Amino acid sequence: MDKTRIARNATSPRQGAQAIRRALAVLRILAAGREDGVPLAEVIRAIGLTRPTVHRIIHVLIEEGIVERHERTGRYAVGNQVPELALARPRPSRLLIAANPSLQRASTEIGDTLFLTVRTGNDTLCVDRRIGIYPIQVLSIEIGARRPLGVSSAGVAILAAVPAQDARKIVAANEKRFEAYKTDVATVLGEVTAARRLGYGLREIGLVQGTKSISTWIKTPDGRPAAAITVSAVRTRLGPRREQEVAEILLREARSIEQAIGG
Amino acid sequence: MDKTRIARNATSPRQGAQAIRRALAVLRILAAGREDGVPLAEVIRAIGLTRPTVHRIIHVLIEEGIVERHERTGRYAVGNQVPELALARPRPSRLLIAANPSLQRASTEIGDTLFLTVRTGNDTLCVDRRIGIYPIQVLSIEIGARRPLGVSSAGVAILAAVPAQDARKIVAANEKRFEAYKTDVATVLGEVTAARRLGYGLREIGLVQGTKSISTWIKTPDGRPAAAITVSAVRTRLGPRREQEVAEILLREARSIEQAIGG
DNA sequence: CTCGTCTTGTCCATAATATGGACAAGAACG
DNA sequence: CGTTCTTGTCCATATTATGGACAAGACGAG
Repeated sequence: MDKTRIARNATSPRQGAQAIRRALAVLRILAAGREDGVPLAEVIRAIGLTRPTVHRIIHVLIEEGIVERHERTGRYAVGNQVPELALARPRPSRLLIAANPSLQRASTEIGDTLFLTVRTGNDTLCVDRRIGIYPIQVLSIEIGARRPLGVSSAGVAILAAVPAQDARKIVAANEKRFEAYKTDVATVLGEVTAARRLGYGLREIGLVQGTKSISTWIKTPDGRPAAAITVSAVRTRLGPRREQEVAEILLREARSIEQAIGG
Repeated sequence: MDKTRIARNATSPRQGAQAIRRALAVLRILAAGREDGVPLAEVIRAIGLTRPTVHRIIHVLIEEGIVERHERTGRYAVGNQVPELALARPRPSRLLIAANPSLQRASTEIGDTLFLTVRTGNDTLCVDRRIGIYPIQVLSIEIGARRPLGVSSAGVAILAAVPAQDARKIVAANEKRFEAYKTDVATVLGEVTAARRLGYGLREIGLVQGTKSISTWIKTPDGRPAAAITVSAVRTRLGPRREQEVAEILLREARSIEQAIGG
């Protein structure tokens, strides 16, 4: 019985909740600041709203216990009521359970640091990490680390698995945030295209000096990429030959995880 | 109709974010439903708003990934983006770390099931559980269980440690929700008064048939109760003599935890 | 010290938003 | 095939959230 319907799928069509959406956008920005949080000015920059609006939203969230302010620094961070609400869900998540054996296998096989990263909105979020046996490990990325889709090899891999048009939209939406990571729309789109051709995501110049990362994407049964597995190592550990080996292991385990969440 | 003269210091005074507050209130109600979630009608009942408003809020939260709808049942539950946001915080929390040795000690000493419960708004939330060695254990309450302050012995204990006036306000605010737990304002206030006299919270008739619970409160350095430790056991295991013993252990450990979070 | 340049916080007229009464439609039951 | 549940939608309008302008505090330089 639907007649003339305005595009329901493109962007969020539901009216009458601007404030709620804005509050959540603020919260996601604060989440990217992890424990240390984010100063107000930076939130304003990232979200593109006016100072009074952002200020009011944050302070209401503080009153509600959703946001905390650090006494020392004045920065705003995710409050302790958020994990309290999270307790309503079963832990660990299905993905974590499904990925566990694969991460175990790949970690012992490869020996370098492994990450499991999910897509959440326009961000990547590291949800699991395995440290390998090789004495030099890249540990810069911790569980909970959140970055704009596109700046990490995991983000590039996930974008490569998204329909090209959607990928472009996501990258465009993250444009403002790329500056902080010293990249830009064109670079990211180039990397995404390369990853699509290669079959896996690659970052020759990692977020940390002298490291290199390889990521493969994991799709849900409906064909949308939900996550990525990544190996990070010092660059010399990942020459062309070993890159090939590692990529094959990651591809194998990505398929294995897809099986586990699909069946 | 300008009767906006509500106490400015007691409850949240900040204006201009009604929708955000409402959305969070909805989310807390959904959190009480844990994995199974809550039907829309029940949310409406619990929150006292109109159907269109609640409906709109929930569906916006779904679009944002904060709420999920279960395909089968049609119930609404906390979505997977909530734990994702929670990853921004250090885990486990300071309280959990501080309480750990006490729970360990008390658990081996007592042998019955132990709970650590925090206050969050007008709710109690179970955040840790230890199973004892005695063969019959009360396992009905799981980590993440959320109930109105006042219906569990932990809630009674926390209310007993709050200034009487505040306790009355909280209980009044929870009035509508008490029905579902077969209690009422008068009963709860009576139990709170009794707990204040005794020095610990007590529930002769537990939420589960034939069980009994004892709870002691834990205050933060600024004197406000933040949590409670509870022992639950089949009633026959907690006669007057043993009640005394158990209460003493719980009181001792409550003080110990207060030390740990205070220093 | 005074100015400049950061930052965060507040006021309030008003435009825009969120509200809820009324209605619709589907499901389960007898 | 009505009754009574449930969830979902519309839209005029009054309540709400908005943001321009201003304030105030912190810090450093001259």
